[in-house]
Amino acid sequence: METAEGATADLPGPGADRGQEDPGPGVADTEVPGAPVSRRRGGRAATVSMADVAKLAGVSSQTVSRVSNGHASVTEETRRQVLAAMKELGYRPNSAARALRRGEFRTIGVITFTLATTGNVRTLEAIATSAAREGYAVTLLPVAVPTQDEVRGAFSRLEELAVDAVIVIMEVHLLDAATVTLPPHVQVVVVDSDAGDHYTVVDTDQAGGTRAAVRHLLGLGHETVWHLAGPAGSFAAQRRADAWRATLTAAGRTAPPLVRGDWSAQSGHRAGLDLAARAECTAVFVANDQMALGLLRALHERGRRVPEDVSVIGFDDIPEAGSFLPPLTTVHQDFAEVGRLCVATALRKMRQEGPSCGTTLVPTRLVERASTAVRRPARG
Amino acid sequence: METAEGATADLPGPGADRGQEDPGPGVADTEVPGAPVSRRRGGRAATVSMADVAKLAGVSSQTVSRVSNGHASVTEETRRQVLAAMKELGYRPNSAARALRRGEFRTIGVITFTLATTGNVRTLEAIATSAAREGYAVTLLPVAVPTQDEVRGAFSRLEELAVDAVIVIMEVHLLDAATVTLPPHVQVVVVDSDAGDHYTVVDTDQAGGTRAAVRHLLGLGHETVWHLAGPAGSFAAQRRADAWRATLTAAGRTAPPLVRGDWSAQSGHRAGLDLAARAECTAVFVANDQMALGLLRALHERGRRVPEDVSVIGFDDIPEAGSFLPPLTTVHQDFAEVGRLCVATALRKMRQEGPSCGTTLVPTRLVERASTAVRRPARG
DNA sequence: TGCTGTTATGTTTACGTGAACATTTCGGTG
DNA sequence: CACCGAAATGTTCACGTAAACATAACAGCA
Repeated sequence: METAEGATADLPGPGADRGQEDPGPGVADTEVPGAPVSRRRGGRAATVSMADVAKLAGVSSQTVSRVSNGHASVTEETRRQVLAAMKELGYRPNSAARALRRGEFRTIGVITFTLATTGNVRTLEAIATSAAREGYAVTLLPVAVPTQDEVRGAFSRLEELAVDAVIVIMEVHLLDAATVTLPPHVQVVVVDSDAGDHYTVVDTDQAGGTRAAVRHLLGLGHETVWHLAGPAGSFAAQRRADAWRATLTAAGRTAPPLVRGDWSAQSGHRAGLDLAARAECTAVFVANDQMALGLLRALHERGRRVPEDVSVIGFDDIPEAGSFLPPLTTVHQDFAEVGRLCVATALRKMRQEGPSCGTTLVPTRLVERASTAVRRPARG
Repeated sequence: METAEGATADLPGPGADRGQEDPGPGVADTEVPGAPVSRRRGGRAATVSMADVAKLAGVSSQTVSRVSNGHASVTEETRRQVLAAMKELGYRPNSAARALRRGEFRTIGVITFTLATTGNVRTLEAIATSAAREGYAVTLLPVAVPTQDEVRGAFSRLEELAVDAVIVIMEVHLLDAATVTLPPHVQVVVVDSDAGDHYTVVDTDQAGGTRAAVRHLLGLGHETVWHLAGPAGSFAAQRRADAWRATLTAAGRTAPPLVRGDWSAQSGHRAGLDLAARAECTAVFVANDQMALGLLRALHERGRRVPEDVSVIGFDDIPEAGSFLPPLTTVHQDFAEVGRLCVATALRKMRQEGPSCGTTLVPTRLVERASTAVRRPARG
């Protein structure tokens, strides 16, 4: 299994790449068409530079640069020759030199606390996809513990990092207070925050989603709606709780005491055991789907049927939500759109086009499944 | 909400960073201590280079470089002066120039298909954390659709990318066949693959985990164990299915027909409806927890009680597994360790120390919860 | 034919860093 | 006191790219 042989880790299929035209400028294959399979030197492979390509193509390196960047005013003939030379030598632009020369890295940094919550992950994925489409790379900056020290650490790592913009997926109050400084001209976009007056913020319309959920439950005849909230530190949790209370108040109902979890299914289960004991609780709006999962189990364990005895609505619409027992009615978040907007906003800010602060909200959608029902007349 | 004012997006707290010594060399604050708050020029901010620091400190830029890199043979006195100058000017090493000069990027690329499966996400998170600890950044390369074209696309994007090594979290057969070429001297480490003879592979001990699960069920008195497998394209799924069959055979049992899902809870639900109809099915080993979730719901819907009528074991031990109905017995994967090993292996390969191929397996652990029980005598 | 304007290409240079080599300084020694 | 060697610091240069500034080639036109 362990061969001591010093072969490089190149991919197989050395000669199989004929006939496939490279899509963009500056992209070419590594393999020298006719060369034998092993041709790597002992140490690190030599880097092919524009000068090498220029020499082979019989042009100046500036012309190679022009071809590589798709500039106009290069004869079709010349361009062909240069591309051929690139391919033959396996030329690959050196991004470090490019970044040095251009003064930009074409990279976006993403600072995120945990990847344990679906929302963060989905947003990250969407950011990565959008960024790739725009020709930007995404660098991940994990923060192990959401303390200010850790956040400050991430930002100081960031200082040495090659990024043009930063997207922060995190409660920003950790950021506000942290005495962090950013490299000049690095732009920031923030998700999950109410810091719209200081930063550019992109977020799901927490309030709108919450209103839809609460109103739906009231519309089903429930006297009031209980709320299982997320942790106190989260702005998203805060916003959902505020909107829940405001919606009830606006409808002339009394808000029952707020129950708090920490986003985890376990905390949902604990809260559920508590709520199951209260016969007056017939409708619960849970701040995320994972807690709703735990809540459903607790209600089941205590013999409270969903949706006959208790209606439950979650938030997020994670892929598994439709497979819960029963399938969960929940507020769908469009994470893909959030990610897309983050990238678009960051790029706009880099081009000095967008405003330096302000909030963009992404609408939600209530997905009705089987965990909500019309309220039955009082039990027993 | 949208202010047109052209202020920069700098972080607040301009003067609050006094008295905090910078931890390493080359790190300094942005703010000029006595300067007023607004001092950014219209366009992009001027970059402070080593030469600027050198001039202020009254030394050569080479000395600044030495201080920045912690080299010896710099007087304590000189070092102090340089550090002070760095701080005053807000010097920040230019990573592009560094990369160009040093020939390495201190960056690891991670190619991954989807972030929808817990395993990939957890592995990615561990990779990012380990890499950060080693002073490496992580660049994310999402592949939208796992087709060879897409994979090839990711690799060609990679060609322009500033990475020293690549970790692939994906079934590698897509990679083997794709006629991709890598930049020279970029190292590859692969997760979820059986390509150990071509690549360096780090993976969970799928076979070991499966054996433990199947034997546990047999030990509970079940005649045989059914298997709900992952999609045909996945090596992990393949390995689990193979080990399931082998373990049954070794125990002298007959393997029932294999049922296939696609990792999703929905597919687990579909398969569960099917299995629920077969009275002889009393034990199911499910290839991941998400499908197990769907399966549990299907069994419940069809009145088959878990674990009284049917025992179920999952694979992964996702955080929610303990909150399933009933809490799921499952095979725990140590994703953190997988990620750590990926980074360690990649770095070792970059230093030409490790072998060029071979497989490293990370052991699993069976977590017993409430979805398995001793087999009851035949029903009815 | 000579002039002008446009287009294709070449030459020079700087981006910020850090290795290699050169120089200075200084305490110690014959 | 001349000299040596080590330590501290300075100078030169190249990394690969691309902007800025030449220059050459050539078509259109008076």
